[in-house]
Amino acid sequence: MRADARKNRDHLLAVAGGALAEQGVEVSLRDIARRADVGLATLLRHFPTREALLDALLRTGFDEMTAKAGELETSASPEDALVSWLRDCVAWTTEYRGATVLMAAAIKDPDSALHASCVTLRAAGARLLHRAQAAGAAREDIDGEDLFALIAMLAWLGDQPSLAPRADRLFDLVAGAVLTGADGQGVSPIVRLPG
Amino acid sequence: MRADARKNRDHLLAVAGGALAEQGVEVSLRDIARRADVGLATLLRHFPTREALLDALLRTGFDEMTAKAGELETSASPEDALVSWLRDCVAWTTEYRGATVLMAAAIKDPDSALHASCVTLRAAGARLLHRAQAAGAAREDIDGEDLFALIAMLAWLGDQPSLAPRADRLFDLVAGAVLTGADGQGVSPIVRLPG
DNA sequence: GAATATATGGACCACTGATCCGGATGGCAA
DNA sequence: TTGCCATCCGGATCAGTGGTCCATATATTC
Repeated sequence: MRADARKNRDHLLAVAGGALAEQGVEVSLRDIARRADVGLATLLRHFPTREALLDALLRTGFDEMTAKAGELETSASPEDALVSWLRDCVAWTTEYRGATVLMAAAIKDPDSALHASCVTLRAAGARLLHRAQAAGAAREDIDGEDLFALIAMLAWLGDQPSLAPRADRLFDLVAGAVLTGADGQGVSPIVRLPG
Repeated sequence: MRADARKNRDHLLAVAGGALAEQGVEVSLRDIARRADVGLATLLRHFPTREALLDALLRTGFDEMTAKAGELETSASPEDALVSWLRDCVAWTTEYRGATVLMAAAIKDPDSALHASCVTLRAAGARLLHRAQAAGAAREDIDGEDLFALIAMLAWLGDQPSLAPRADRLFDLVAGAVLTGADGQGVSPIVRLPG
């Protein structure tokens, strides 16, 4: 890549990061280009789709979350590791308003720029979950996909201004339902409730 | 209202309902107008904003859900009533792809066309929750706002094609966490989990 | 310094929601 | 039935969006 192109790319990423933080994931691409003193075409050449731009912006966070899962696998109890990672994951996703729905869409679309990152993240979570299950700390009847859905759901909650105040408490409610309790006595399986 | 205006309005509602069901809440208004053989301006005069159109479309469902809550208050056990209503509520909301986020936004925005309907719905849910709590069937440490958030969260899950397959099971997981269990033995309060 | 490969951004496209206003039409009063 | 007026309609238009094209400008290489 030519030097001027590299400079433009980096500058665009910086500007886009700021714009994303303050306006959410639906920020106008033209706006980002304007703020970076660059033509829209230039932005779109470096990042052909909004997803590609987001992928570049979120990649660091994705890697951090995946790495964190790896660390926790040895540095904390299975239960603490799982809960701590879940909390961090939800908090991180919530930082980028609207990113949750893109991630949810990306994980089943192999063509999405975010696909690989999402799959990796889900796998990292699944490992923590399996470890907790093996230790009897988490219920047996959920898997990595369930966990990913729960994370997405809770992150979405934090995205909605009217619901966000409840997000922390409801995280604890849901996380508590995933764990089997400190005494390891187990929980009843998910039952098909009446109605 | 003049007869031709009424006819156009009704026709628009019918067409919009179909379009909404198959394309989700972000369907192009121009498209709806075209399919109804009507100018875009006509659609926008009858329904000045997308929200106003949705309000007209969802109003029936809102009323049904509110009415259903009233019926269940006397026709079913507190626990069954709550769970059954929750399930119906989530299922109904999921029918309109994307409506969840609009409802979440509307409940804290008094100017929204959907505001009143959302508040009424939340109140109906709160009554069912309080009844279940009084009967010892539901945990005491959540309120109507929590319940509304949970409904929105679960309905959103059903909206996401990649997560929808898990929505039913996770509904049971979450609903199970709200209930105290068939034996009425109570559940531990929501605890601030480590991490 | 010249030649070449590459990056750039303004002009353009189709689309979106929204507004305006001249003209068509329904409904009522004579 | 006729005639009038308030009401309603929808094409034209506007600013905005993401996306594409290509003549131009610039970095890099020889």
